[in-house]
Amino acid sequence: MISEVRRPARLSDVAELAGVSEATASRVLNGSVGRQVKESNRRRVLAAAEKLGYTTNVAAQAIARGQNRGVTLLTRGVPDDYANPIVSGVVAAAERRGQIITMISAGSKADDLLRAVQTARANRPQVLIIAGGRREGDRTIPALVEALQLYELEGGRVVLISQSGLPFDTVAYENHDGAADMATTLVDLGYQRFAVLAGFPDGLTQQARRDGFLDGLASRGITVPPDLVITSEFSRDAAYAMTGELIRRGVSLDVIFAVNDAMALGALAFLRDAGPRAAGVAVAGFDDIRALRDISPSLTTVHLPWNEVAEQAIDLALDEERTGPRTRLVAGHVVVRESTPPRTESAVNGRPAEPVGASDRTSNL
Amino acid sequence: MISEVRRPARLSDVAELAGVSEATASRVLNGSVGRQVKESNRRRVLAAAEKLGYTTNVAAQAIARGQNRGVTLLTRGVPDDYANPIVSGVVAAAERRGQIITMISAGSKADDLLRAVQTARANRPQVLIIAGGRREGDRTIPALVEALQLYELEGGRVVLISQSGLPFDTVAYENHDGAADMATTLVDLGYQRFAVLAGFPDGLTQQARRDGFLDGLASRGITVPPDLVITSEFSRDAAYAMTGELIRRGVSLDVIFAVNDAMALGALAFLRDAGPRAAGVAVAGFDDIRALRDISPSLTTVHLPWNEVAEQAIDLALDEERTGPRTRLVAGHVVVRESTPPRTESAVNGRPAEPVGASDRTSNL
DNA sequence: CTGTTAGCGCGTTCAA
DNA sequence: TTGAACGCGCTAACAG
Repeated sequence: MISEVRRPARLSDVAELAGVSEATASRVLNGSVGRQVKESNRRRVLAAAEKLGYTTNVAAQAIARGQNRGVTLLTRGVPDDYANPIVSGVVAAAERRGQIITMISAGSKADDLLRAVQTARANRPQVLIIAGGRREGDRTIPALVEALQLYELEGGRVVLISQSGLPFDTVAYENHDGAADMATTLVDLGYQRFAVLAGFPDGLTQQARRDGFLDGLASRGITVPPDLVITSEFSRDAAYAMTGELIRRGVSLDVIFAVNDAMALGALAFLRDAGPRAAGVAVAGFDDIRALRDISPSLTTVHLPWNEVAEQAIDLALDEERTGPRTRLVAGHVVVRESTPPRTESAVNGRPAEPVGASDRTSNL
Repeated sequence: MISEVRRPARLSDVAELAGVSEATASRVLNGSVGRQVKESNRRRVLAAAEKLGYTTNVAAQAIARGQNRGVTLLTRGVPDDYANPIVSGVVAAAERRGQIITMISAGSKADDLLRAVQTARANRPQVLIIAGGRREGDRTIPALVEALQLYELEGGRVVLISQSGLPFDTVAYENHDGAADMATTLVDLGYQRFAVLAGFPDGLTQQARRDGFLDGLASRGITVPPDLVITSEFSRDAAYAMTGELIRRGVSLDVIFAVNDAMALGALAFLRDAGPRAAGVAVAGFDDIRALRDISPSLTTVHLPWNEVAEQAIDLALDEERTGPRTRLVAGHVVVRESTPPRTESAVNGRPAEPVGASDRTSNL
């Protein structure tokens, strides 16, 4: 079935068939600026290319030009069960501008990111967008920064999406303040006894959200016992397990704040499965990911405008006249839904008040 | 802030600094087979590369070798709110084998796929995996097949994930039979009056599932009125709207079968929002995507082993000794959960029986 | 084990 | 408006 392997059509094949020089063929097929090719030749070249099934060899192009066009998006970790709003946002935003983006998914181990950056750099893309937070004390950060700086020195452009602090264009969002707002909002709703599912202790994003939440509570004179600020992997399943432990320990609790929605979902799932003995515990999250909009009870969370985050990133990436590292800070806001019903004085220690209803569901994003 | 643009370090720079020839440097840095380089030289080259921040220029490599290593995954449409199990599966499977895969997301318009294939082909990857179904009567299919055949002629490898029928390696799953099983399962549970949210009429996957379901019902002597086989976009929101129309029309209904889980979710959401007037309508889906495992009621659906689908695809992709197009058929199976409680005779026309409980939730994938 | 040589396919001068 | 010639960074074949 497999016939002889044939060589892909080259530019010279096209040129020959069209009866023009390679240079001319190049001008019509991949010409950068104003076409200075006679119309008749132009057509002959196009026809020849079509006939031969010619496709530009971007590798050769890249090598001749010294750089690849295009933007590469680097993600951390294998895509999980819930769509990564950053990834989908960036892809969509790029598509809106006629850009096709290439994605590379780095593993989640410490030096995987560094390796992925090398892989990406090997492709010499114009822009490298890196999505995802980093960890405190990550030994590979210096090497990473060095590699990226080298890359910029070589004419590449780096855009980071997550928290700021590195000397590159960055789109950051308000992790600390969003979480603080969530804290005061919950206090205003009548909650008094808190637990925090804090994710990994060294994740900068999680840290900021955890600290923001605790700071917000502190501003209302509330402190959370250290043993109720719980460390774990930041996944739905880990949160499910951690919530289980909390309940089994018999901790007296009004509400659990999880540093992201996936974890909040895990908490919610455990509470539901646990039935009566866990009744009356509310849950709040962070991110407002779309996949969770049909969860019942609907999730109180900090909404982040992912589309705007993505737009800003592409903006930074495609902006030609850059003079130095810029940071764009994107704000979030608390959205109160059913998972944290208002808690009246009388309801303390008892069941939660009635759900507030799904009225705000459409405001979700 | 931006200093002079510097040229990336080349192999020759490394060679010079190490005091060896380019060939030797090449052998230690990118050498394919058994290293035949003296240890001392080897170390010097490595040190020089490190010092210069050298990264292989894959473009140059590709051009010198005539082909790029690596596999490219082509997806249809911008990633949506629910993680695409094919994409995450393939990425994870590739990672397990130490392969980094490059993703390109094609737009959802008719000729976007063709354009994306050209883009991918321009990169001359070894393997091209294309995920996603095609449409009946798609005018671009012949051109697509031609482009892909050319690509294979040129030494590339194509793997399709979805339904079979095209002359390339394919991983397909049992859309028709899975849906038929679902139909008979629902009949056995006591359901009698059906509606089908069928997605686009020209989507081959949706077609197969719709027809499979109707065939399954027919085998039990049940037919569905044509106006209850509903055509729409295959999204959660479209399904939400279509379900609304169904209910407003006052159709008498036991159960809605949606050709995928996202649509089933939309149906479920409408029924929940509609309250009492829609009580007693059950819902079943197809795909068993993980993101929905915490939905309540849990969703009866046709489970597809996505990890196996992905593994098979990577298998086909990486298998050297191929002689001709092969098809791997992956089976699914019905998983009954809470969204379709058993319906006793007496319950017909009334409320559904009690949910069966969450006992099978852990069996989800 | 190592260096020399000759391309790979394309963009881009520079003349014509 | 066109073509000839050169070079991009790297690998492969061959000779040493």
